[in-house]
Amino acid sequence: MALPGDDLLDSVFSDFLIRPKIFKNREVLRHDFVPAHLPHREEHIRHLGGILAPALRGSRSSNVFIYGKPGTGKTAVVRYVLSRLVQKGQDMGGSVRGCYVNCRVAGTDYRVLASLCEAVGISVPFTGLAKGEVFDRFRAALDARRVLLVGVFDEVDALVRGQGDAVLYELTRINEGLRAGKFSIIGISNDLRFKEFLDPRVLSSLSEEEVVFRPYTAVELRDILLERARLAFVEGALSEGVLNLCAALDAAEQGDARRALDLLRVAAELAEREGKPCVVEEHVRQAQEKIEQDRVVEVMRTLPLHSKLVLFSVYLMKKADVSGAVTGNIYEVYRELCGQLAVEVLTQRRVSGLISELDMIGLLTARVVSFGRYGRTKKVYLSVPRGVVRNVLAEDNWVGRLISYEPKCLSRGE
DNA sequence: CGTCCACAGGAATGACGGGCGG
DNA sequence: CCGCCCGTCATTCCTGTGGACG
Repeated sequence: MALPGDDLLDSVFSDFLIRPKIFKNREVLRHDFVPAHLPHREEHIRHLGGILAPALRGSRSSNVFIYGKPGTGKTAVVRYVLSRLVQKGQDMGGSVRGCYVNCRVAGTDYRVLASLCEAVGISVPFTGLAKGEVFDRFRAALDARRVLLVGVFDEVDALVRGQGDAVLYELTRINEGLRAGKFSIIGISNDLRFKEFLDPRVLSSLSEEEVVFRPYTAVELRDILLERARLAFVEGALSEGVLNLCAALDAAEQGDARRALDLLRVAAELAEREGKPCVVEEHVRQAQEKIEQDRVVEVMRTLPLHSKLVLFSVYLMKKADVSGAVTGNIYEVYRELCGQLAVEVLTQRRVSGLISELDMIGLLTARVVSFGRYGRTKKVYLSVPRGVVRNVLAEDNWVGRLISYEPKCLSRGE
């Protein structure tokens, strides 16, 4: 039985289907996709393979520390080598296993340990157990099941910053208490200065081997994009200059392959939506804007109430667009907003912290300035267009009510 | 020069909701 | 169900500080 909606959707679907096809396989542009071939990283792959190979003979492989800026292929290389290692191990009937943990995503010691437990086949609750307990279970299972585990700690700097290096230290020493199982660590960090934060003992055992990944050059990026584009797009969907532009725009920033791939994918999606048969340079430029915009909107939507209120306070201080708002004034406005909404007021210390957080995620720009005799504070600017802030905050159940509010503390003189 | 403003931002501590094992 | 530990967010208390003013 035909509902009215059916015709509607039918036309949407069929419109889509008769449009020129751009993508052959869009999966290969996602950044968790690990390609079968990683251009310009053959050396690193061979090297890492050599380091891990002893695991196939039942020996513990050396711990490795890998440095490099984001999007330089660290994660891809490690995942690639690890999966091949595990595969080979299975073929040979051994029990080599790998465990990939992104420490920033995991966030805490506990969840990292939980991931390791999962990798050796035991399950632990999301939370509730003492860390030591989880650690013991992990060690016991590792030994009992005679597993050779390679643990990859991606963005390990985030873990140490948040939690300290105690767990890392324990993990580097875990082999001392093992008879049958073996554990080795691959640490990955974006931050080259990270070493300085580490306990020297942890550092020395963790970096038995060290590998540094250099950023890709524009030429290398182009090769990478070309390789993926062959898999991702139908013949002729890319105009000549598009790849070069993506590579060049990105290389100008950081040489981050992940972002270059995103750029290409989004540009292609824009072209597809417009019903164009191929991607042109204009799409790439639009994509650049769209990526930034989407990121900002998403971050803003998921902000906790008080962070939104702080952001909103800065938004309401219109004249601050040029001269910058100051912590004390922001706090005044913020308090007034809390009053209007009848929500509890956080302390200035906390609000100061929230401002810094908003600065870190790029919604505000804050820098400390000194007015000498008149104190020292942070000058704060919106780093997002006012319209975007307005639109997103207006959606909020609480903040939205005050979207056109005029704070009293702003109208009575300076 | 020293003073002293208006905060920055570190450290310790606490309240709270969730989840254990016994 | 209890006592305990967890992570998160917030408060309290604190010491530190760039530079205009006197």
